[in-house]
Amino acid sequence: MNLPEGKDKFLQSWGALGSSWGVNRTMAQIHALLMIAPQALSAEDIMEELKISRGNANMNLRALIDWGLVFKELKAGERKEFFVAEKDMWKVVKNIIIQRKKKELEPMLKVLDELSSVEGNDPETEEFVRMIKEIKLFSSKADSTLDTLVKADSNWFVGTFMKMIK
Amino acid sequence: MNLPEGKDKFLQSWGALGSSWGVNRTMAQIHALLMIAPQALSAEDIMEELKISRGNANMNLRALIDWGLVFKELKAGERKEFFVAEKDMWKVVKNIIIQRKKKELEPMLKVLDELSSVEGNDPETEEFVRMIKEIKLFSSKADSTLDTLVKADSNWFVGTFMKMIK
DNA sequence: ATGTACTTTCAAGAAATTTTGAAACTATTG
DNA sequence: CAATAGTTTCAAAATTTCTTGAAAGTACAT
Repeated sequence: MNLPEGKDKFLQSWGALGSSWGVNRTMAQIHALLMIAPQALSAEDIMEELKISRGNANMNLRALIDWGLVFKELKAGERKEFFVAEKDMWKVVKNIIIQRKKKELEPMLKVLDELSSVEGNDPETEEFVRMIKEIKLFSSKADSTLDTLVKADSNWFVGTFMKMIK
Repeated sequence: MNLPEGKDKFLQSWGALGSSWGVNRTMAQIHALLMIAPQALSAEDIMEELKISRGNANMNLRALIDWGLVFKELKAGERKEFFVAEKDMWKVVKNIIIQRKKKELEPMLKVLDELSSVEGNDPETEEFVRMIKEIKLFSSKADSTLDTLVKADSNWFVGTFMKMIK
């Protein structure tokens, strides 16, 4: 397989993967493109490679920067901005965990807390509260496990953890 | 808070959570509804509680059954089918991991394998292959970690693992 | 074998999400 | 300060995804 084919296949697959993870196709593709780029790319370069509009490129780049997956790079003497991706896969995943934990898991824990105070002694209420508590317990555990995971470093993840759980 | 309010809030939140995980709102809500139900519900019950059409209920129930998150239950003497959810949170998460691993991670590993055979000695190709290999290495590790996690039992997860990583 | 109770399918419509592109904005240069 | 180079915004258009509902299908009961 040659480079243009391979690149295209990678951009397609990464984009599709994004879709099933609630990340829009273009955002995933911009990220993919920057990950395999040997140097920083300009908005222009990205628009051209992915055949997307300026607005689209700009919005998704901004979102990627928010997630800590892409950084702006200013080149001396150049007026325009360039972009580079975080290329350390462990950091990429860590940032995603941090963001999603904050935006999804934590608010859910808050809701579950409120819900466990529902009152009543009919079977429906009892089952409701029982289940909410089970979900809450599980979620809190997931939450602290993720905290630990995020604090841990890559070596630990790929080394110790793997051996330990074998 | 009373039960109808609490229930509604739970259905809404769980539905919203689903959306950010590539699961459609209705599927997540049916799942939520069944998780908190003290007994099995019929398609009819579900349509009514969630105000959705028969077709929608049917399709999403089928998908939930595929994922192993919901089961059909036949009541003696009743012609219609009833549905119950898997209520053990650990099993719920395990099934989701199994399915997504199969549908997303494994195909991606295959693609990455093909891509690492791209040939060329310009910097672009070199960076491409380097990055693909890094992603592949990381993904394989994630893959086997998930395998182990899935084999492990709930007690292990909530007990040993938590203490160990503290 | 006909009627009845229920489930499944799927094309068309509705809704949600994504993308575009042009105008507004900002910063730099001469 | 006017021109230039670039970035940002956002309403409208395009696309994708989800939902509906009615027709077809299935299977049980009489």
